[in-house]
Amino acid sequence: MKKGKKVWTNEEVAKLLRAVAAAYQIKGGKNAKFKAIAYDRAATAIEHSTSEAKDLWDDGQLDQLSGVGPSIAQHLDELFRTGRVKHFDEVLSGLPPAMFELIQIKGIGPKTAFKLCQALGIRKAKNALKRLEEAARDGEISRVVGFGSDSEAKILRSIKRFVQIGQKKKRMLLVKADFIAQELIDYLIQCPEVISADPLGSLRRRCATVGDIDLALATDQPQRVIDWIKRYSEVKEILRSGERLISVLLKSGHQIDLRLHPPDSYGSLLQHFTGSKQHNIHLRELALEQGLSLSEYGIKKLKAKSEKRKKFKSEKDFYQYLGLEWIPPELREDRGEIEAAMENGLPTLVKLEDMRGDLHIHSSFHIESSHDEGVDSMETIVKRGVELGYQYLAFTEHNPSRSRHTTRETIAIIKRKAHYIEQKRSSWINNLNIYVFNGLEVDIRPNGSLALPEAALDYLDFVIVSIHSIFDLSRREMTARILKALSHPKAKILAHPTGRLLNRREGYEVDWEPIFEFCRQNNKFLEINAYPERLDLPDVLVREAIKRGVKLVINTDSHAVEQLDYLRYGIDVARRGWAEAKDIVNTLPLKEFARAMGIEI
DNA sequence: GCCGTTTTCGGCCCGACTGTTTTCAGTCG
Repeated sequence: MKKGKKVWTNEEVAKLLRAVAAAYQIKGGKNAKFKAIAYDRAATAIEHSTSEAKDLWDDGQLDQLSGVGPSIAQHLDELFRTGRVKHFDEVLSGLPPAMFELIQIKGIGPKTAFKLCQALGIRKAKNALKRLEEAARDGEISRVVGFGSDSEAKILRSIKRFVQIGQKKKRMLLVKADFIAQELIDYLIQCPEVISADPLGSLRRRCATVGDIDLALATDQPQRVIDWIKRYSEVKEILRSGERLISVLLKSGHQIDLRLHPPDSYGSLLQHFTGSKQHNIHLRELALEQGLSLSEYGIKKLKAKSEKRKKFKSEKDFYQYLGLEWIPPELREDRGEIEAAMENGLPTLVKLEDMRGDLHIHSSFHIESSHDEGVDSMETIVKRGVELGYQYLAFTEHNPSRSRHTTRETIAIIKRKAHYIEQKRSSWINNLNIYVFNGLEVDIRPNGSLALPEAALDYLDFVIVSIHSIFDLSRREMTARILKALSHPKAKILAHPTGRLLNRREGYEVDWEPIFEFCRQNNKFLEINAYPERLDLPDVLVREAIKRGVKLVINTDSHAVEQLDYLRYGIDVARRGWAEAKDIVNTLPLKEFARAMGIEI
């Protein structure tokens, strides 16, 4: 195999920075504690970054990451250039490399890891976890000073879990987290002592993927609620259980943390554990300047003699007390929302009720396409669209397979579909008050041309263009490919623009700047694909697009009628990207929408 | 080591839970 330069993923860079942080904690020294915090924060920033740190470095943008300052940036520069960092080597020297493997285990921090490595004689990184596991099995850990049989058992469980998750290593899709949380909430609210139950954390912020599920419960009888939770039939193991907190592992392998508070301070609880961590840290720093100290129980005045805390039933009151507008959970990522809230400058986020139609739907109309056809008839889908309150929708099956049809056959198929819709359209309008557009989702070929004959395009109101194969073009080629496709007069929408599949595939490489610019100038729209595995455009790019005046559409890409309900996941993404109704074209009433699309109806 | 709506110096979020050395350090979120 050719020996190439090592590619540093964000995950690897973060792991290295965490090792340095851990080393500072063990070695101590001047400011070591705060250096450790700084390195930890930098690691988190890089883990959470939507761009690869290496790419940012390539573009000289490393300092854009909040938490990466001049010193760490310089070290990373050395890392990416030479493959190692002299300063890091010095900090890490003298410590057993194995400990940096062990700190990945939940419950084992730097001090514990160091102590274990020393006592058990584990040094090398390789097989460190395996050796720790063996030591635990043999009862060696319980004989180490400071450890007992309980911690030994706990370490064993944590390792087991780490290995299990490590194999999957995936955060669950938002839709799945919704399902698990809802089932549990349905069970919890049957408990007479539960006053309310709400999601927290990334689930409440509606992130595309969710790690652990956190729930908040309002109750005056925490012990009885804890007992109720322990009796939930899906619980496999109680991981920990206190007066206000219980963590359980479900049979499905998912961890749920439940936090209990009395109703009079429930607002503080919701706020505190909705996060994000960065949002809360920023908020606390802000509060500190006002002489206030925030916690999950409320707000304390630092100078006041009394220990009394101001409690908050609702989040609104909490934010108001700090002089801020209430910030929707989707925005709480410390991306400027706190500053905006100070000036009453938060956006009025788009809502599900604002939506007037869905433009990316695959029916079962037999079109002999190269990709999946839908399973439900146009009739069924139209009826559901009416139930959802839509004024319009569009059928956009995939283009007929090019390899299996001649040009003439392809045109015939498209003509057949056009005639079918034409024939039905007036009855749908008159009887159901819904307008049906005749669209198509057309593959963009590698050279940027559309995989549909020009003559067939004439029969369509508009087409959605998208990339379904040949993902590995260079950034420049891919950008040119997309721009060329969008430049066709019938191409109005770029579907699932990055091509990512959550947990399965990264998006392809594209330069967004020219695409944003082209869309803005030529009335082309980027799709927020609401299909739970896509959620594409991603929230960060939604924000960038909007800033540049690009209009978006939110579509489900449904292949079955029940998937029309997935539109809410597209709304989640749009809201996380600060989108208002005016930014989303399919919030427009029918006539204005048609005008925006350049379609005569 | 990072960062700035009174700061380029002087701070750095706050509290619960766990296990053990039983009075608190370590870890987590």
